[in-house]
Amino acid sequence: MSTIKDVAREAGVSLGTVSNVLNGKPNVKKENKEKVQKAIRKVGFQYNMAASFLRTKTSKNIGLIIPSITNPYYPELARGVSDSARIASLTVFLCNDDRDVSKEHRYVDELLSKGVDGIILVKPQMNLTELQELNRHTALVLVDVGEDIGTEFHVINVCDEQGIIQGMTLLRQYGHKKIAFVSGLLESYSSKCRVQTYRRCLADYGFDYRPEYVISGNYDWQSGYTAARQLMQLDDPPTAIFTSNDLMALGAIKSTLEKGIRIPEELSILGFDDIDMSNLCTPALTTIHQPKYEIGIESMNMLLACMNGETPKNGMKTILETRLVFRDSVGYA
Amino acid sequence: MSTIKDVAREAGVSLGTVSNVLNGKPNVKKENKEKVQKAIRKVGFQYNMAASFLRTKTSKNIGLIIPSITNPYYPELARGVSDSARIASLTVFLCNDDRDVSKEHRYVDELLSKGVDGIILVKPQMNLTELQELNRHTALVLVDVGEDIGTEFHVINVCDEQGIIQGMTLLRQYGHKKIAFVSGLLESYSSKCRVQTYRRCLADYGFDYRPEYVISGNYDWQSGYTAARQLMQLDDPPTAIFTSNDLMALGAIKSTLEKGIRIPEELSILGFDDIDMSNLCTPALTTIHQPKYEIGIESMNMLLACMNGETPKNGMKTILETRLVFRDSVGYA
DNA sequence: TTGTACGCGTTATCAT
DNA sequence: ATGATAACGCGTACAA
Repeated sequence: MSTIKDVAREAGVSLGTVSNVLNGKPNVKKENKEKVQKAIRKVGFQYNMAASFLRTKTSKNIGLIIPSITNPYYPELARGVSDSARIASLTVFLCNDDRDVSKEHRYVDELLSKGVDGIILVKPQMNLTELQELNRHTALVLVDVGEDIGTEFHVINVCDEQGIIQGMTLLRQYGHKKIAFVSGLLESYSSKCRVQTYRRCLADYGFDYRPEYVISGNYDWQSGYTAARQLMQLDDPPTAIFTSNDLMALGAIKSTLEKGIRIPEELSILGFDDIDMSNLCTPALTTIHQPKYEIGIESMNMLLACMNGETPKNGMKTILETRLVFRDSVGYA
Repeated sequence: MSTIKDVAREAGVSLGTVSNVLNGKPNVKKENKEKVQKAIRKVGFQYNMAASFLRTKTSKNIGLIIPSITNPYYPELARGVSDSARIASLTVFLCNDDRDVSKEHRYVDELLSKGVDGIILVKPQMNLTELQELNRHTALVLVDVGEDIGTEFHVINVCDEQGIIQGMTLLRQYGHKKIAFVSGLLESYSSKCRVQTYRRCLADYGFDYRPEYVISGNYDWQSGYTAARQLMQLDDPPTAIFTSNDLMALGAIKSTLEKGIRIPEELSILGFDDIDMSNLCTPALTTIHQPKYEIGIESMNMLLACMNGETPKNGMKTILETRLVFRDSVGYA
């Protein structure tokens, strides 16, 4: 592989000049510029980013750490950051941490040693001090993290509260009073937030809170499947099931359909997330849309701002809106 | 950020010694090793991979280029390479090229300049000479590429032919003679292969080939949706629809269900790929399983072999098997 | 076993 | 506008 040295020799100019044309600096004679470009093609020059990094301290790489790309929620988000990164000529490292703190740490160290210009960390598992430490070392954007996070961080959240309220409002409008809720893993901030808001709505509406109507799932469709089964075996089963994500809603649909229960005539099911498949299944899932792609875009854009130090030292926080998507799985009680 | 120089000073040893402990070389006195490790923690040392790359020419990074992570086929594959990369302490760049040659080129150049140790290129769009050129410059594994590719390449394919035969055999066993086929984008190698095998099976079974039974889709569920609609409006509609991927099959199910056609009683639908959702929909989709995760694993492993030069200069090629997954969308004609 | 000097490819700073 | 040269942080000979 040839270097700018070879190019310089071939073109009969100095190293500095070659570097200048490579970086599009204006102060290069047209003639020399052409000579250099010709030489580049001739010697088969390949730019070496690592060498550049040594001087400039910027790698044009960023890290994206997510639970798992296999979770249907994340491909869209990843695509958002990827597209936005592309525009900024950044390349992205994909890291799946499986919500495992040690994997998360390992990836962070790795990314740091690879000199990324910034990190987008989704659903961080590490503790506050560690996050602060990390925030000092690199540009950092946190996605889907507790409301109580300090203002020193740049964060992107979705308004879970709003989403749940939208869902509960709909169910009440359709005459449902017996509303069950299938939550996600309670370790996660947004999961907890969703259940809490569910309970608050119940109270606001003057509906009874029934412990047997709240089941904690783990985001897999299987857990929605068994949760629905369990709920429908109750002496006084709910008329609507609100699940904390779409996958569990689809599982719930599957299990109730198998039991011969008709949706939405006999049971309403409401999801959360609006993953692609929700529109494809039969009946199409009524759900709360999360702007996953936009979350990706916004995260990357915020990271860019953070990298440019545009936001001094006080954090930024943007909260994206949810939206009800009415399809076929919710009907009158 | 501190360097090994700082560590050396703090520990009171030489640069070389620090380097040796960092790289786990055996020839370091235990006492010094401990001193160094303590110093590393004390000065907050952060290893600089770029500097290392300059000497060693290995970055511990690889590039994965796929059409789009948003296509439900790819997250599993990506997860496979990611998991396998993790074991080898490699980090992966995620690149979506949208089956666009220019994007593909841009990513390849970018990856090369970033000094990746290898590239996994799925569904390459560039021409043979370009691939050969690339193959000379870096470790390269091609995934899902034409049978006629030269032996100088390392390739991983799935046996599309086998898959189609498995599907057609099943449909024949269930008494279907009027079998429609919805293909994918005909630019892709495997798409073409699938249609051709479909036609060959028809001939082998002595069934009529009817042009109106073959519709070309584009892998979206929408194209499966309209294709099925179109097919069922024929004067003599098929009794089974075989689609070239699951997404289109799910679209087909959706549209026929909406028309009140029962599956599988009145119409059988058979998919290809076995994406996650196939099992979740109602009726669950009978389909041809592709080992997507394993493809990812194998690609990465082959790339490792290629990086180590284990396979001299003659290419390697492994073809993974498909498997019929019988669920609820295929019944007797 | 440990220390030293040099090279890796690029950019920044000067001086011209 | 251009050229020469010193950094950047690490690995690796080779010498001690």
